[in-house]
Amino acid sequence: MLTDLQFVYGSLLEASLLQEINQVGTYRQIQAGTEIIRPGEYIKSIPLLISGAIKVIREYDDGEELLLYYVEEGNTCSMSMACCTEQKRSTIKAVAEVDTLFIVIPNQKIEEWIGRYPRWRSFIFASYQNRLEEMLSSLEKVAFERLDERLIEHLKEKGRINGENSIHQTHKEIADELHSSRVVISRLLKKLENLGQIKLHRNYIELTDL
Amino acid sequence: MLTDLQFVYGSLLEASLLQEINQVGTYRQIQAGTEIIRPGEYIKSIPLLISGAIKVIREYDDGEELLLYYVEEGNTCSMSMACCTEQKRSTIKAVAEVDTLFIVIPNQKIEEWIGRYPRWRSFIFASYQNRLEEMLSSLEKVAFERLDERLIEHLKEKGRINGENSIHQTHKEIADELHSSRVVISRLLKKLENLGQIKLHRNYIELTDL
DNA sequence: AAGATAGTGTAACATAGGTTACTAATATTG
DNA sequence: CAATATTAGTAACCTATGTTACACTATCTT
Repeated sequence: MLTDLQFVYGSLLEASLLQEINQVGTYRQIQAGTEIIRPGEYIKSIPLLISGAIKVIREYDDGEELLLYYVEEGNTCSMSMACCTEQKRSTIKAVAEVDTLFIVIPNQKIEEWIGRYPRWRSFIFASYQNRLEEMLSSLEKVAFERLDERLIEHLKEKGRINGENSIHQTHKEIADELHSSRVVISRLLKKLENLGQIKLHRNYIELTDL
Repeated sequence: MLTDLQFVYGSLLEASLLQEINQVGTYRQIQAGTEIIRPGEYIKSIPLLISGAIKVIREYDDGEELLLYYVEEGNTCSMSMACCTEQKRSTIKAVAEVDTLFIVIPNQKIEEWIGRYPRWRSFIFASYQNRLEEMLSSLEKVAFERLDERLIEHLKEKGRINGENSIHQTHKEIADELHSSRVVISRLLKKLENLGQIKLHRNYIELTDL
């Protein structure tokens, strides 16, 4: 664990802090698709990502959902931090997008370290700022971009995170993440296929020229 | 200034910190409509709101804009904090929505106090969390609500912030904040008037039954 | 007062995207 | 293997919202 920590967080955090993380943190290795946080749960820890990616989404009663952001290597999730420090129930769902490795930090340490380690403090602040910026970027996408553009970005982003040039999702699943409907997504995907940018298959999509 | 500080922040922050704020802070009183921050500027301080409200919006080259959130009494603007600590140029515009009173804190104090005053630390964190939640709520509105619902909320919110049951904005200005077009807003407003919920006048709108 | 400008009302039309309904292909299960 | 469920393709239609164009009025300027 320490080696991983040093590799990913060595340039970011104090060496002595890494030691301490090594002592109090728990290593967790989870498979793609595993739910890490469900809405309504109390969150008592935050994750430090070593590798992989966690997808953070909002879910609603009517089954609707909204993709908020991805947490990747070298980052943590400030939404869960918010919940931690305020002892509130989670309003979000977090799912491993790919096989993911992270270290869990119990919440009483978070505050303690902020007082003791300047670099931890900067890290936590930077993380809040990153989230704010990502939320802003999501907001702009939803507000200004048309669905076809958002779809293309979705495909690229999924491909990037999965490190492949294909997407293993059904049209229905894509529609849910972009909170659109299956028929509309099928229609737009077919258009992209006709333009030669992708190739459609059952359960997966090849990105041939995106 | 100290009296105001104690009144608004007395229950939130340490008494000794209030003293210190009183020494290093600058009192600023500005009129409704004044621009406080323009995109591209460097931000070297953060505001602590005493009274009034500051509207924070994003502006784009094509003249489009997007309302992000309001900063009100007892709050600060974490977007500017983000800019402060990272020495980046502002990507947002801040305008006084009504006559506003606030205290300006120079940025080197922000970090210093985080180390020294636990309650300041909590305040700063809470403020980040508030912004995240407000951004989330904006995102949900843009993503899920129809324009007529968003328009009604806009009218109510403006009315609340201005402490009146009328809105002093032209249809064009409303359209810009909701990034819609004047014609569409006029149409929807007329519908609301026909429902007896508002009364339209030149340059202002009465909220009769909203 | 004449003209210019800004704010509003309204009609006609365009389009992105949502909805419903049906078909066909593929996968899963008993 | 038959039956069923999942996934995808496509057509027809609807609606919210955007666009263009023009008329009318209130306000400001000179």
